Amino acid sequence: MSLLPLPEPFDFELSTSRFRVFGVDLANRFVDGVLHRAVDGREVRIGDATGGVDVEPLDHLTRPVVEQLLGLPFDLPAFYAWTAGDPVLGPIAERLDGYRPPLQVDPFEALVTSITAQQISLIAAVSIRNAFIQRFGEQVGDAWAFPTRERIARARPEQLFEVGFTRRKAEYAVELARSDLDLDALAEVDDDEVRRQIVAQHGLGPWTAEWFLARYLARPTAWPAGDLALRKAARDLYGVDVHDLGPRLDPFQNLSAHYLLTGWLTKP
DNA sequence: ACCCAGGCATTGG
DNA sequence: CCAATGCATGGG
Repeated sequence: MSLLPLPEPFDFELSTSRFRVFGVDLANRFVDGVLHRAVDGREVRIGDATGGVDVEPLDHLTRPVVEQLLGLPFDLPAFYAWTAGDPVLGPIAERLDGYRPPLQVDPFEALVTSITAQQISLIAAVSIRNAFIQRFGEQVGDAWAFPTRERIARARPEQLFEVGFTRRKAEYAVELARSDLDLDALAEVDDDEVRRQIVAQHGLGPWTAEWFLARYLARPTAWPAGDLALRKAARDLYGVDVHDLGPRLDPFQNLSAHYLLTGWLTKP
């Protein structure tokens, strides 16, 4: 047992629910309450434990990945102090106490996952993503390593179409893999520069750029105003347009978006 | 058999 | 500058 301590509060079930609610996710696979994920060719298993999580194996390679997967970069106490004064987010934050939104671990995976999720339901998107993973990824224990950029650069768009991508999306993913965009460099530049570089790519628009800022880079004020579910949540919970709500949630737009979406999805 | 679902590019006014 | 259109899959 290798305990990775996590700051309280932390709710394992809640924080990992995203990996289950839209169907089986082969890249973040749950087996008997334990999350399985491929990290650099090895399988990592993450289970609930008192005072943190049980991580096997736990070393300098797996630790940062797990910290990202479990949303550690987010400052929950500061967020909760701020939501306490909000009539909508206050009660939601209390109900979702200990919810750390999972962060994406790899930039190429984040972008291709967004491409698969454009326009269609997340359940349909996960189904296509799983077929893609099985076709181009590697099985590692109970989990699957997401297809690498190098592998997709060698693929033909027609092969992605065969696993359920639209012909357009198949082009976008292969084009992205073959592009000269330096994905690691995006972590070093400011939000607007990230938006500019992502939107410049064929098939990647404002929605994809904003979720990349929010779910991969954990930028605090990322606000995916174009997101259909977030628009409905804003309208339903606040009675306002999502574009008017954004500034009101500054500087916690990112966490607010996650809490509004999860709060709305699991509305009692 | 429809219609919609956590977009985006393309085309045509 | 804005409106209309096509897209693959899964669930209602």
